[in-house]
Amino acid sequence: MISAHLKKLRQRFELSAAEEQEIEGLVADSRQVDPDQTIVRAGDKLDVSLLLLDGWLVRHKDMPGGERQITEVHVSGDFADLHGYTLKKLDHDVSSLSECTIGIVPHARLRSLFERNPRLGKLYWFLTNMDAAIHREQILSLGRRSAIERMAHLFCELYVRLEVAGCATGDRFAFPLTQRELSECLGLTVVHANRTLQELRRRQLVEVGSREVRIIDRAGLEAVAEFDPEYLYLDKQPI
Amino acid sequence: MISAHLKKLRQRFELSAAEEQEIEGLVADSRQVDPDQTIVRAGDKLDVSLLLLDGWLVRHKDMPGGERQITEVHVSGDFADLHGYTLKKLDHDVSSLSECTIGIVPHARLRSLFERNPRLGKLYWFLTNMDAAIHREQILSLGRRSAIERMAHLFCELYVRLEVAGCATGDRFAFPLTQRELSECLGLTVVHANRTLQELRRRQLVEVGSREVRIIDRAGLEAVAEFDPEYLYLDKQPI
DNA sequence: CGAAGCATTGAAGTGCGTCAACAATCGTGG
DNA sequence: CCACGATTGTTGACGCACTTCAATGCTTCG
Repeated sequence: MISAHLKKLRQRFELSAAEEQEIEGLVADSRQVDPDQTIVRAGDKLDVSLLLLDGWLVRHKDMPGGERQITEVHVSGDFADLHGYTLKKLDHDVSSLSECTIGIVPHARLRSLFERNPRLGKLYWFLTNMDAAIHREQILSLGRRSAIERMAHLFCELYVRLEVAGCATGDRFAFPLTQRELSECLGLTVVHANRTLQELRRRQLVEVGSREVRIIDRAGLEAVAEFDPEYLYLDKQPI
Repeated sequence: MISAHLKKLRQRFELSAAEEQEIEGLVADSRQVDPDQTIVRAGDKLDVSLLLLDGWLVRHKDMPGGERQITEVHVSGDFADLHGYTLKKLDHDVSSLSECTIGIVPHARLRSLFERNPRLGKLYWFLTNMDAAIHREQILSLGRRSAIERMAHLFCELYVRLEVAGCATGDRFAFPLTQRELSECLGLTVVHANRTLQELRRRQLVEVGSREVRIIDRAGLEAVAEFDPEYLYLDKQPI
């Protein structure tokens, strides 16, 4: 079940068998979570982080008026709140989109692992910095890209990340987001997200059906999005 | 000259005199940089990070079409690319807005410091996670706030951050951004940034004059922005 | 003093939001 | 297996926040 996480790491780093075992040992416990549950609330004091073993989560910030902005979508293998290891409380909520399996990683275990193996410490620091890079791309999307470019970009990014985690088969991947949630990622209204989705379909770029996405024309989609995966740091890292 | 950085740290952590000296020892060299220089380019291989001792920098991402989105504004005391310590190359450029004094911090020194003092390692990890929190607030701004709310929010944030660094006097602070650069932070056109600025002035909230900002009505400004500094982690951290 | 950048203004256009209704799908219990 | 209410998706009409284009004055600084 931790394999998605290991795949994500192996994409970027050489790991010894011993290190992989250490990493597996981080998970003290695992939990099943129903869809649409808020798992961590902004401000909660934390002494564990959540490794998403299977399913979909989002981090989101809510406005007083009730509007919500999703700051990042998480897929199997992602640490949802590794930054909580240093921040000790979050500035956002974490909620489930689908049924999820979540690995509980006590901060004490992280600390002791990083003491024994500082290389892994730096590796996990890298992961939080990669999340920040994803944030920056999101800032670029929201600040400068049109609705259709943003949406195309999101599908491009998710496809790559899911592929790395071993969760995409051919040109398809499971996709539990409703159009409301999609609009909350993209800074749009539901109505406009719906129309934008139709436009992508009309252009024969993606099909977004019942809980599934099919990329029809990947090159075309990437062209619309001006997608460049550089910010995902997919190549082997020196460290 | 490193005092702004130490102020920023002392706001959040207790530092021993020995630790402060270690931190001062990080800076191998310092450089003066003219305004409007690109100091680091996306993709450059890095083995040093830049500690902004004095002045203003931005990180920005440029689109093929030439539009630019500023992802974060940096003031005295900020590490502009500490995340480069783990990423080894950036997904964005770093450019100067004003004349700057920049401390060069070799990654080798960071590594050796963190080996000797893992607490400081975690502290700097915290700083990069704080930057990510600022990114998330920016995502919320761009996704859900109107032009005037966004602009008000930016001024609120900068005021707090400058105060912490000891760079705000009373209700004023130096402000080298042109309206174009302001618009590039906020995901607006220059024209609309200009009109929004006028609206803030008309409402008697801020005055933005020749290279200086004066906060006229801080409470009013924070109300427009719905500003809550929680995401800046201003209180003392446990670690 | 002149050129180049920066700030400001007006008029017109548009991408996306808002409101409101309806259709399709889903989950649940009877 | 059907009935139902609730959630999700879709559509149309209309409005507005922000953009675009273009012109003009205002600084700043060689």
